[in-house]
Amino acid sequence: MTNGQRVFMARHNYDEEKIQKKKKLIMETAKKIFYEKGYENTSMNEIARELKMAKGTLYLYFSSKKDLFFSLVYEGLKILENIIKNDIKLAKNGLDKILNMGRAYIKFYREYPDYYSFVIKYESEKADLDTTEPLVINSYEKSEEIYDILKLLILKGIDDGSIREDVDITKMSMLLWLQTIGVVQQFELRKKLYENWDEKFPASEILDYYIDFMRKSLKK
Amino acid sequence: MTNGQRVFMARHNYDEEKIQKKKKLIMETAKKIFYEKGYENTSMNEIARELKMAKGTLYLYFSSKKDLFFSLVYEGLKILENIIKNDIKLAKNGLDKILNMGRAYIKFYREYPDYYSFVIKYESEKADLDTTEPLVINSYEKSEEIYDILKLLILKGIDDGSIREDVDITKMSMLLWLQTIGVVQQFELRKKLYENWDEKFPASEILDYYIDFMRKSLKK
Amino acid sequence: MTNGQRVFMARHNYDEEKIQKKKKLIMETAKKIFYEKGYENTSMNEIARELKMAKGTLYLYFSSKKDLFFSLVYEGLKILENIIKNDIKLAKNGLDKILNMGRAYIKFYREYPDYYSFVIKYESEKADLDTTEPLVINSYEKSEEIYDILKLLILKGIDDGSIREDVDITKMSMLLWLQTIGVVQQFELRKKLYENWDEKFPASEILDYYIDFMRKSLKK
Amino acid sequence: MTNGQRVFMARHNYDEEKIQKKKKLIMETAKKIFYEKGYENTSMNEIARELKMAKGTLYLYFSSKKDLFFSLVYEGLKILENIIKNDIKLAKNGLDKILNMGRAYIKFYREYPDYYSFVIKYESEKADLDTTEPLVINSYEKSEEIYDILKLLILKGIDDGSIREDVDITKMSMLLWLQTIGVVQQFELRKKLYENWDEKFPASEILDYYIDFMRKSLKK
DNA sequence: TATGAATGAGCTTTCATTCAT
DNA sequence: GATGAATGAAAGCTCATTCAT
Repeated sequence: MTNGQRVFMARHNYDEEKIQKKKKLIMETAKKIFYEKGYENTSMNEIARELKMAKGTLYLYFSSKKDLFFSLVYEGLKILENIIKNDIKLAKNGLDKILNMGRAYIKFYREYPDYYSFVIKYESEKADLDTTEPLVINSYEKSEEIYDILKLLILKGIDDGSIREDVDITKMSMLLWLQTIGVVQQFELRKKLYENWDEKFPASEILDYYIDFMRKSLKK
Repeated sequence: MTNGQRVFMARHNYDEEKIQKKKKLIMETAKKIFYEKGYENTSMNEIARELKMAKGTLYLYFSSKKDLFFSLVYEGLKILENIIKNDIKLAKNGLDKILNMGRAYIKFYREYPDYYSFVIKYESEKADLDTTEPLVINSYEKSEEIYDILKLLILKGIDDGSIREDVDITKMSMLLWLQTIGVVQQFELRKKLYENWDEKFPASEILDYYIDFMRKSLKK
Repeated sequence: MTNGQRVFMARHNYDEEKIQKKKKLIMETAKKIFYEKGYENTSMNEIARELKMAKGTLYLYFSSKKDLFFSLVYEGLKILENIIKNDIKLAKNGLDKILNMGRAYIKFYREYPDYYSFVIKYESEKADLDTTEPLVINSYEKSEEIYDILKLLILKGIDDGSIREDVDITKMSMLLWLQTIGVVQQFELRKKLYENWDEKFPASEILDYYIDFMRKSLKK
Repeated sequence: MTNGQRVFMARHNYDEEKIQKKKKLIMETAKKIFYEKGYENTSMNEIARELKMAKGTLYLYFSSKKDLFFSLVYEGLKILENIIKNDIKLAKNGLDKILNMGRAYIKFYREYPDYYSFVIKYESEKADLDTTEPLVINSYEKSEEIYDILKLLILKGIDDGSIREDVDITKMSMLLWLQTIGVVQQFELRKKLYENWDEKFPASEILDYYIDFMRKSLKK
């Protein structure tokens, strides 16, 4: 490797870093506004204004409003993935690992409500999306991965005696994930309603109760 | 009653009928387009064009695009309510009644996918809505009613020995409904994905498996 | 004259009367709404609704919204004319007759604020109007008549010694009318403003002060 | 100050100037069309078409149709203010200063008929306007100022012997302004009418005659 | 790299008037 | 004479994206 090349690479990396930094900066602000006002009610103008940047600049870093939003979705998916992978490790047997997956999803919802809302929004409209877009494909793959993990964990649970044997592994792996996401999503939608009915009722305990219910339902 | 009065009333009823018929006609077409393209992507122009009517005519029957959509939501809610109330009756003990509620919701989703999508859309955005609007209030009351029914059914199930005793009635009544709606919603979102993974896999069995899983989890 | 003709005429008159009665009824309601909400903000729909009539019925009696409004303007002009003609008679000499004309206009403004507002609205937009419309022409003639009356009254006043001699009769006759209408119109526009500045100030005295000022300016 | 800062400021000023230039350009065209067709009958579409601009561009410079129109009103008010303040100075005694105020208003009407029409339109509808809007408030203050000036000038006129002593200062100050605006407004409305009656009659002399009449009425 | 002015299709809603019944 | 359903042009305004500088 010549000196020239090294310098070039260094410079390249330096620029790349700068670009990534700026993208981060934009995403940080976009995250705030998208979360506060929703995707449709957020204009590129507003994001640019908040950043004290020109509108055109946003388009240097993101090819479209969609692209900017998808980047946030992707970041959210990565965070979720990390939480899940980490929390699975913390448990020993198959049942606890599965329950930890559920807990991880709830944790994601509670600690990153903004990213959570983006992921949900994205999933809700993914059906209309062009499946040739890279981000879409990528997310599809991630989904599939989750089912494979769940399948393995159920098998492991049956094997180590923590999960009862009469479950249809394919169906259960799909159901568990569907159900967890669904429960959290519906909870988010209705929690205010519940609190209005009975102010003292700790609505948020529902999610913990869900995990507990799963445990009882799955254990041998 | 004089003849004159009878004639007047008959005429009144006839006109009212005609209006209702036309409203139905508009709603039928709107239903189709809203379902195909979604609320935001459907313009009043397009609905009018499809009906071969003038745009202004729509506003004779519905005060706004929202009003037209809400009418469909409301119709959907009524259909759902009927299915649920009817299917509860078909079962004897508490557990079966609860499971039938779940089955009823799934039936609604399968048989009226258009109305189902409107109800879901509406529920997703209800939080942002003006709670003084009559439809909103009405729907809130319906939701609350469902939880009361579920509570009673759980009690009944414990009483008649079909449901195990260690459930927190308040939490469980909320969780069951949350979970059912959530599972169906997530299933709808992901079913195409699943079918892509394994074309022979009968994705729709997941929902029946969900009911079966509930049965095993709740029974004594 | 045959019996048949008499019957026919009677019948005709009877119908004509009924028509006029209905026109009056419509105008009464239209007057109320036009005054409350202004011409532009009043829809034919609203007038019909208030009357519990069909929209189309309005068009049986008035050819257009404009026509309905013009009828009210015309009625207002007739009322104004009567007040003026009557009040002129009440005074003896030329000066007092002229001042009574001014007082009559102010009286019209105070006692018929609704008709006053229609006349003003009409005068303000008459410039844009089609001069072939009968009502427009008719009103023009009325205006011209007023100037002729004023000219005669000034001459009379000079003759009977109540008005000073150094006035240009043509110009003064125009100015007096212009000025009276203008003062009242501007007073109506600004009275609320004045009252805000000084709550105790009796703004309405301005109009009487105007008459008094004219008297001093014109008298010999 | 560093070079960098200077360049930055220069650039900033340059941009600001360009924006102001474009606003002027838009206002110039809007002025023409608003004057020709009136506020209500002018559409943003038409203004844009005349400017060979996209409709959206107008909204870059003015937040609404109202805003665009108000900018013209404001400009008119400033012109009027300047003319009045300047013309008062040109006279020596109180009476002449007051007459010059009247002459100034007439000059404004004659030389800026477009701005004059906007100011009148604005004053006519100000009553319905939201008094929290800055332009509204500003104009209210201007009105009050005029009355204070008139009061002082009347006092001065009495003091320097140019105005007779038997005037009610408060009422006269209000009346004079009311009357002047009213006379001009009514003249504008009726001048065509007058000219139709007698083609040789120099209608425009009426306004000068009005000033002359005021002089005679007020002088000692 | 950064700018931000310009675009223009698109939206919902209103309402005077007509006309078949 | 009375109805009121139907019309359809017209309005103000928004906003993702482009592109000359």
